[in-house]
Amino acid sequence: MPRRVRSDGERSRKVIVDAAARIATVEGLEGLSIARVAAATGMSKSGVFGLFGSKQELQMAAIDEARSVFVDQVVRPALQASEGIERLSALCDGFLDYVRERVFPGGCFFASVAAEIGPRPGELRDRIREEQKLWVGLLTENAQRARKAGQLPAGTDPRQLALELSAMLTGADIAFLLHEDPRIIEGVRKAIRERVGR
Amino acid sequence: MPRRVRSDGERSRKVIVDAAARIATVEGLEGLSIARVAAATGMSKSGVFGLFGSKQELQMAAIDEARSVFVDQVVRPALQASEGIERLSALCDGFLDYVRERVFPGGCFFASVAAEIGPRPGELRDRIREEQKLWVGLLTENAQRARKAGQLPAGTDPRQLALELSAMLTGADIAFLLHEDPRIIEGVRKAIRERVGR
DNA sequence: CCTACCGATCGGTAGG
DNA sequence: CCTACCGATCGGTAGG
Repeated sequence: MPRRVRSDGERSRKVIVDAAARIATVEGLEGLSIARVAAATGMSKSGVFGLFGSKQELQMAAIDEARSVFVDQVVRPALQASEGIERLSALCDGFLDYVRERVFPGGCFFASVAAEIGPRPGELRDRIREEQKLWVGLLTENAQRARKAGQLPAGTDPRQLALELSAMLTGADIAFLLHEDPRIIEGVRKAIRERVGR
Repeated sequence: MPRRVRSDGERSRKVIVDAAARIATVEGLEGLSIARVAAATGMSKSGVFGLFGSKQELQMAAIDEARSVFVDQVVRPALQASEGIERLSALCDGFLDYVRERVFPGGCFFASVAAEIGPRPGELRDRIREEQKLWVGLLTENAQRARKAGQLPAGTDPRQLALELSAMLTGADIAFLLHEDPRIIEGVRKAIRERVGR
């Protein structure tokens, strides 16, 4: 039985990026040290290092992994709902569930990392900016369709609504982690439900 | 002319905690290293260490300083407005100004530190929790008075409103720092103005 | 307040 | 993928 090319390396890589994304939500992207990831996965430091080539590449790989988890947990399920107000609601509810269920131990990966890296220019920040824009763009797009379909209160600005929802969701994540109180999640869920008028 | 007791130490302490609070908003409370504070203030590492006795004491002193700045910049000015809806608005506007004007280089000290330390149990988190509760309590109190005075839409729950406002303000801070776009601050300001109905 | 130092941990390299 | 190591930086200590 022939050994498949790069099979072991790919398996190790998957284990590592999974651990890295989880660690980053608690310790931050800066605290995502190669040694910590090595300890969490039972590999040697240089084994981890060798698979990525630099700390920054490991950080970028953790972002890739987190994006994939976010799409699976929040975006894809909402695509079942029809475009417009229903999908907009499903995206917000999905986000709140993903935070509350602790898909990552430190809450939303992107909220956590945005707060850390926001004031620090560099390639990591540029990357997080782009991910955040995609998310707000998805909310905006569905708010626009909802407005055109007459599903929102008259005079609602879709971009403004998306900004508001995005800010409230990020704020909910941070407050929930700090206080460990699910009533914060449910309170924000209720606020959003009333805001989008359903 | 007699040398005043502890005068020099007090002056050094003030310079250090000021630098420490600023550094923490960019590098985090964990990244608030004694060496970094020493470099920023021109002191030796052990000089800084000696004045506080441990890294955690330095972190706690930075929190004290940030609290004092927050009260001066956000809370005290709002006390000029009368209790209820006016003060509630003034607190939110003051918060957004304090973020936008970069009183701290990394935005709101408490938002930044809450996001970092939220998932890490310990004395620092307990302290940040208490500060956050005081802030939400201040918002709640004014929302309650506003409701009793009939200044809010019927059926508004004051605690719910305070939670919403607090989440939106934290979210605005983080998004503003990430994108460096003041339209985010102004968009959230507008959303809040409409939410409190004035 | 300083210099000089400690052991631990960091990112990264050498060599296999 | 590993062991063994490098220089830099960390929190903290000794001694003054």
